[in-house]
Amino acid sequence: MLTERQLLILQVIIDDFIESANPVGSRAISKKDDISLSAATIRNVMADLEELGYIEKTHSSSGRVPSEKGYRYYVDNVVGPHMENGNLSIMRDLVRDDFIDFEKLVQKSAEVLSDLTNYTSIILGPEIFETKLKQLQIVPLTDHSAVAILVTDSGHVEHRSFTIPAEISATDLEKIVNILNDRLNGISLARLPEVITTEVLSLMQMYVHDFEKSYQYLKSAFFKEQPVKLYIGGKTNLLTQPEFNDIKKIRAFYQMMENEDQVVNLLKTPQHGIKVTIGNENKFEEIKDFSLITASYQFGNEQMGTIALLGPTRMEYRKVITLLNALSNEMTDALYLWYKNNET
Amino acid sequence: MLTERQLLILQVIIDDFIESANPVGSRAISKKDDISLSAATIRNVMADLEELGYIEKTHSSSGRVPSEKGYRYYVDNVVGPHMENGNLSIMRDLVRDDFIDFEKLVQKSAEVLSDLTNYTSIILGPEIFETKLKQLQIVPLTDHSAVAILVTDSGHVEHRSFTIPAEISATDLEKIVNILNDRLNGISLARLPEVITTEVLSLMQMYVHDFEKSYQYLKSAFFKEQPVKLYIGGKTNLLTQPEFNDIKKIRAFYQMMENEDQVVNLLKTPQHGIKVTIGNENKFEEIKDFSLITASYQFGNEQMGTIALLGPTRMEYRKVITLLNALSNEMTDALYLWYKNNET
DNA sequence: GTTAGCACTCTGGCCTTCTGAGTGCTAATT
DNA sequence: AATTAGCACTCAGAAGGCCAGAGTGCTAAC
Repeated sequence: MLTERQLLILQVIIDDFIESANPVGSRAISKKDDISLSAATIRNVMADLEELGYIEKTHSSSGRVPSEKGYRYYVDNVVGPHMENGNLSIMRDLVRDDFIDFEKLVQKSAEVLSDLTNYTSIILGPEIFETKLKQLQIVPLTDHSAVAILVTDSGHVEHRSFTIPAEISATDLEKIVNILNDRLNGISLARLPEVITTEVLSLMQMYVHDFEKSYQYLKSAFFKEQPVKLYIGGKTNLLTQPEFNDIKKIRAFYQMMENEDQVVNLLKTPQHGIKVTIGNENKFEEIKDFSLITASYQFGNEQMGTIALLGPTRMEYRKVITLLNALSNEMTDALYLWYKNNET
Repeated sequence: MLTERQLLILQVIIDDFIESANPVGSRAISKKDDISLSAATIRNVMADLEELGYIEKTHSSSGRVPSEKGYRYYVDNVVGPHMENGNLSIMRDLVRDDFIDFEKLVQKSAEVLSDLTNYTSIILGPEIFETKLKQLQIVPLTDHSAVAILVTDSGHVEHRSFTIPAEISATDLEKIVNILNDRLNGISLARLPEVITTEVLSLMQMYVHDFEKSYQYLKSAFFKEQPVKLYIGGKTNLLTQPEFNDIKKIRAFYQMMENEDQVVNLLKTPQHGIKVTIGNENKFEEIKDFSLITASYQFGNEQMGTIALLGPTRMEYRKVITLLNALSNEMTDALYLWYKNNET
């Protein structure tokens, strides 16, 4: 447990370093308004803090820099407990204004977030499997090709082009669509394959010629793995950070960000609420000197998606955490309202 | 006009520099297999070439580097006339395999192209205004919101969510959709607004209550400016180029690439076929030491889209030009076939 | 016309020096 | 006993000097 004085000095060091990116020395600290101690005294405190592992030197006669342990302490004990709801209004306006199209909202949020913070924002879109089928449509283009369209109750639209095998006639296709629409309305996307196999298959068998073939085609058209929606905003923001001056780092970072699977993997967390991952706490080597703050937004009790900000370990934790918290709350609220409206 | 010897030396310099990125000296040239002249002779030729403006020194006692004029000459007189159709098979397989979904094809092409060349590829998707409306659909989600879906004969799907104003009833909405589908089928997207105003408006007036309001809403839902589809592949490839060692350059470049409008603007060219833009020939300051090779692909006589590769001025022009040429031909062919099939 | 030879130039790597910021410790002060 | 002033010491990074190497231009010989 830190003494009050130690905590004060630690805070000052972290705040100063977050702002300036330079190691902070005893003299500079003693000059701050809320410090009335001499540099020498502060040196003693700093020696203690270093021994405890909260700060470090970059070389034997340099000023101090917060260690990861230091940031962790700061996040857990300083910013965590005193979370204000600042910036709520911006987020609220954003979410309320644009809610009709969920995907666009998510995308725009990513942009706003990265503009506001100057870090890189990553948003994992809603898992559409949790939403329900509203309508299914097949539009023939030519004799042998068509596009299948699937609309969910959240206003999401998926489409796939596919070839119609010669064995399936236009009337058969129409019948199939009718059957599907009749039976599948309101079924969650996750359950679609199951329901098709148990209920629809037998129906098709009765009405449709060569149903087996049709079934195969439908399946391949709709039940391929759904791509995860991933939005990244302000990828270039990090370039302005002073710690990003090494070309090798830049390369490693961008190479990693190009790999969608890896980014998704990074964000996926079972945890609700805000989660802060500092430096080496991160999964991947490439971002071992970054910090990642994730917040999830919900749809009922199901987790739906994740919002995250990625920046240097020297990150404005207070600001970022407040912001993400506000946005995730707003999004959860908006989703709840939407859901309710949909029920009626 | 260059003498044969001068041309030979120029070629060697350019080829060597493209490969090594280092200024090339007389001694190195004289050692090449296809050169049987001494370094001193070559120095004389080089002095001539420099006087003519085709090569430059980086400092008074350095080797020579091609100037932009040099690259231009090389492209126009060396690679242009002797274009082989190499790599055709890769491109053909790519295009043929995947043609069903045009957008995915374009996206994948961008990837393949950047992988194959290690430069950044940019593809401007097909201008969907040239294609024709196949079907229009409105799917109501709740009492006051719906999603409008528009399918073109090329299999492209656009969708927009919108709010239904209280004044418009469900039956009216249905009527409107019926009218629209009836009248608009086969009309090119570009002509939609016009046809709606001249033909459909009067019909709506007859059948639909409060048609004016409905009309406004439809218009806003469908005839907003269509976003241009832009695919960029291998953004990080350029990081591996040695000329990209200056952080400022990197920043300027990425900042520019984030601005979609600017990128689109860069690619838009009235010209058919292959176009090479070297260094300062480019529109924007940010890429004044890059080269851009663009190729357009067609749909009938209408230009549809553009494929481009962006790399350092020290670019493998021969390879890139051959590749782009092949791909653009394949895409034009594929589009032609598709179009024909659609007619029948 | 071509080539060998030589003096000259410039870059980039390496070493040294020097300054300024910052520390740790000791002794004096409150 | 806690705080502070004073001082010697350390280290990074900037500035300058010093080469070696690659390359050139020019002259004179082939």
